[in-house]
Amino acid sequence: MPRTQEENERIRQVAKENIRTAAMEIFIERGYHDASIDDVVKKAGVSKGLMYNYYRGKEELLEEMVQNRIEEIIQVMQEASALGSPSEQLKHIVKGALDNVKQRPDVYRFYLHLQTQPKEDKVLSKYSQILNEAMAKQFEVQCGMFAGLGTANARLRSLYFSSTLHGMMLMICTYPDQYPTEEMKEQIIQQFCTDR
Amino acid sequence: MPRTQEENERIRQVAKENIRTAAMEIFIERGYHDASIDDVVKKAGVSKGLMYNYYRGKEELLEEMVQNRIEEIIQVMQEASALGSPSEQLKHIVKGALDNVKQRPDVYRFYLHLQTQPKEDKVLSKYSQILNEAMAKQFEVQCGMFAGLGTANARLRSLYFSSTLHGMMLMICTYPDQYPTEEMKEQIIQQFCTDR
Amino acid sequence: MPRTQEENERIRQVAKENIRTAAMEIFIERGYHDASIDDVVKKAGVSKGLMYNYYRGKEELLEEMVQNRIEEIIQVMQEASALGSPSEQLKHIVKGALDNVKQRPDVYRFYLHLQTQPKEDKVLSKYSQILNEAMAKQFEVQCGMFAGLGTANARLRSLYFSSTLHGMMLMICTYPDQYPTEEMKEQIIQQFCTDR
Amino acid sequence: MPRTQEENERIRQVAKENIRTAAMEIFIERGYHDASIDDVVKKAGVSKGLMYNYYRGKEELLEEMVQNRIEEIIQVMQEASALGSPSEQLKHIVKGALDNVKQRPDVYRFYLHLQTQPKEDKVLSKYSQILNEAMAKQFEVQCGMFAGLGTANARLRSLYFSSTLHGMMLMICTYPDQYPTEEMKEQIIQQFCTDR
DNA sequence: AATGAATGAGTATTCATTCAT
DNA sequence: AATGAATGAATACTCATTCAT
Repeated sequence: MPRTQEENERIRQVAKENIRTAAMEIFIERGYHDASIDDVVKKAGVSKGLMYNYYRGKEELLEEMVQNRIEEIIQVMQEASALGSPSEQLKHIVKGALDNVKQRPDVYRFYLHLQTQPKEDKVLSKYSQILNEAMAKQFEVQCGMFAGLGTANARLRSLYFSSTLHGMMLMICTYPDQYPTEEMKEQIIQQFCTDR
Repeated sequence: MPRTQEENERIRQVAKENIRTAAMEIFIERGYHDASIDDVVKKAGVSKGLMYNYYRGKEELLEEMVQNRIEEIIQVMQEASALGSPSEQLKHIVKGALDNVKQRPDVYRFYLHLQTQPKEDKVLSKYSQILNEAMAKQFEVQCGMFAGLGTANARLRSLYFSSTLHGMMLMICTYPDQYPTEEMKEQIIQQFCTDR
Repeated sequence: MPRTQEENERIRQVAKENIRTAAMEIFIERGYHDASIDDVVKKAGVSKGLMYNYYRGKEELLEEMVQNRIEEIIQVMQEASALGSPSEQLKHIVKGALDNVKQRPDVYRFYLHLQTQPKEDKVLSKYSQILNEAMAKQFEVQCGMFAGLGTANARLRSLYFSSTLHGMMLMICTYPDQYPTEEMKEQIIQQFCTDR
Repeated sequence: MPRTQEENERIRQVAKENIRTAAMEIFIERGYHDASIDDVVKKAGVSKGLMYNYYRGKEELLEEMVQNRIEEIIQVMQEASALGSPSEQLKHIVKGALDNVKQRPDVYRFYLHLQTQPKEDKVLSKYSQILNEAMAKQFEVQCGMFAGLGTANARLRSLYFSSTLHGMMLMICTYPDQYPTEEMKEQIIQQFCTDR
């Protein structure tokens, strides 16, 4: 007697999730190119065949990770947007970004590595582009927040803010143990997230 | 007729330089992993055998590039140090960094990509470490400049400055055509490179 | 209420037939090696498991096709044998063969492809042999027809006839749209299927 | 000291020829799809890498075989064309074709197998087409010979001849030990290659 | 000093078949 | 009788490196 449809669906979801998680860990540890499918399926505890039942290939695993990342970014922005004042919104962005990097510097490192892929890379540059576009979209929202703050040149200010924030993220993931994240967080908040 | 000694040495140096230049171009275009030795020697116009006479392998070519980069960094810092006032020194660092990225975003991108290599990467993480150490050393010098500027907490201030500067570099190389480098340069200079 | 015995058997037969038909279509379209079990069961609208309930594997599906083909050949020969005169019998063979190829050139092509399988092929050469043996058996019957026609060297004549006929079949399936089947049919009939 | 250019060229040619020969033997034995590159290079006694230095892949090896075959066909036709009378020309075609198949039935079998590839096959149908086109071209020349013979409807006659000839080739390669090639050769010559 | 022919370990992907439910 | 999730052996191809000349 066959399994019910729901049963199968459940099994499928569990297996997919399992594989995706394993892939993320391996990718983050070794990098996309160095990660072998063998490593991934061994870590997931499944056969190679199963992996290919669920994902069209190595690239699709990466695609899932990128989608995940974009959703994370969007979520932080939506949480921020839901807050009352522009200054609260910007503070949320700062905290969301810095805490995230602080907690999993290797994850942020992975995506930054992806973003800095050589433009000519056949496979990866596509995903670095997707990420950059997602970030550009969020940037527009952020500009609105600065406008709401009453900043004269909101766009430039927003850009200066982003530069500072991303610089901090870069440095946290580069020196995760030495960088004084909290102090820096205070500084950036004081500089950018206060109304007059 | 002799003088072969010097003559040979000269030929060697020219050939090495030639190969290194070709390797740099290929690496920057395609990235280290995607760049093939075949491409490098074809671009350099030499045989594979000759390349292996001069360099122990692909990795050593990368090592040369990293050394080059470190020297560039050191040079900017030395030029800065030679200037009269701390504010002039910091301005020089800003200009050196931003102009360099603006001019060759792909080159900076390459080194940032290298720096964000997964920690477990057998080959490359070594070089990301070397780069990071060199930058840490330069950071100490920079702290001295902020101290000279009379900043209260020079170390923190220097870190905040570096965060902002590296964030700008990251954004220039990500959006080379849209980022308003000059405006941002003014802002960072105004914020950090002026005595009271 | 019972009768399950016959009912079940009927269901089995329908399902088997369904799978076999789907397999034939896929095999003929893509060739045996290129046809995947996945394609077959998808076309048949059943699960992989069911297919393996009915057939031991891919190879058995092919075996069924070969059996089918042999029965087709036998049938044409039996129809021919039932006719009154040897000349009518041979005409029937000609028409049966050429019309069959003309109608489904891809089917004939498939079997010819199978017949020309490399001898060392582990799986398929077995079936090419089976087909050849069946055809050899029919050849004997055909020799009797030529004998009945009063041909001096019936065996050689029969062989010459077969060569011509199979050559035509080959050419029809190679150039299905250009080959003038009817004209050729007339010629071969005139040459071989007329008593003095 | 490097080898001279000619020396290298010689080495290359020998290696290529060696690999091509091995590939032909393996392909003919096992068929294209079943032949593994491992088998080919093992038979040739070279490394896989070398094989890929000389040929872009498995498919290119097949391409060479097809080219070879076409040249063989062209050569027989040219030899025939050089002869004095149309009847001599046609006799030459008959002998060239039948002797060739008789001598290496497996080789002819391989090409016939290739020609009968399913039309949808991604890789092979291309080559079956190339072969068919080459043969169609030769057919035109052959029509001219029949015209020279004074045949009324040269084109149809030529087609009937080709059908018979190819049928014989098919049967020789199917029953290489039983088919009375010489007797059949006489018959086809008598039927088609004699002026009145 | 210089060449390029030769190597072979490493890897993503396919697909017939099995088996728990 | 029926399902489809799971398996893993098989295979084409890449590329840094070696070495005979």
